[in-house]
Amino acid sequence: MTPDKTNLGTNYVFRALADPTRRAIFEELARHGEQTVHALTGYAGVSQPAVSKHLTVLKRAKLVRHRREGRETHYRAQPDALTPMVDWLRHYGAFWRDRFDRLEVLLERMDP
Amino acid sequence: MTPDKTNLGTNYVFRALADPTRRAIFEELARHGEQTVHALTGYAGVSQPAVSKHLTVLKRAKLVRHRREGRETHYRAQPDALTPMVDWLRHYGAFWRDRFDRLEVLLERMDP
DNA sequence: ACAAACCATAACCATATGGTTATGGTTTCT
DNA sequence: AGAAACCATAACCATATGGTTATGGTTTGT
Repeated sequence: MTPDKTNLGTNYVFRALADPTRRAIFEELARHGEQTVHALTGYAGVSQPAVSKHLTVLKRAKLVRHRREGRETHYRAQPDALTPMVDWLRHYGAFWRDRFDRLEVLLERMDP
Repeated sequence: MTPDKTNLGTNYVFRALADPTRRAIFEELARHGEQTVHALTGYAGVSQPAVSKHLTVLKRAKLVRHRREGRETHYRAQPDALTPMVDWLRHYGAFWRDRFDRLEVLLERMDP
């Protein structure tokens, strides 16, 4: 009846990627690899604290990991955290379901 | 340098699906087909005006279409509007890119 | 004709969100 | 040692967001 809204992990991923600045930060990390907060601040066009807060949200969704090195913190994308979103698309995007299903089968055949 | 946040279509889709109630409504429509606002209200667990507003947001993202029939409005999912999200995943989900690319190639071969 | 059902919009409210500047803690550089 | 760089958190602010109740316009049922 009333829908189940208790899937926090999935919710965190969708919410994290709903903001364009956060998406841009994730894209930058996915494309150009590990970056410091300082470097990301230069890229993102907002203040350093804003970037830090965005990174916290991405961290909560496990979309980024961080590594402290001296005074700087290096962040990198963790793209496998997108799995919940991919799964959601597979289940509810009827248009894509066939393609996904066929992908599953084909990949099974290719790597045993 | 500073990221491009002007891709409104993509942004609408991500924002629309960021809310769990909205996702639930879309899921319900995708699974069980066309529904009236009244039926969706019974399902969603929030008031009828709340459902109407959610449907407006989903409409803006082109994730649903509506059809007036007398005093009731029937909504149905428009899953191909998920394309921007699928494309985004293909580009920036490095973990998934290989699989998507292979899918493209394989589908090319299968239906000419 | 009247009442009821269906839906959208208005008006309103509390909280979440995304941004800022200020501050303080480490770490590095001179 | 002292200054500067890097980052996270605090404090604050304006707006967006998601919900509610109230209302009004159509359409349907009696």
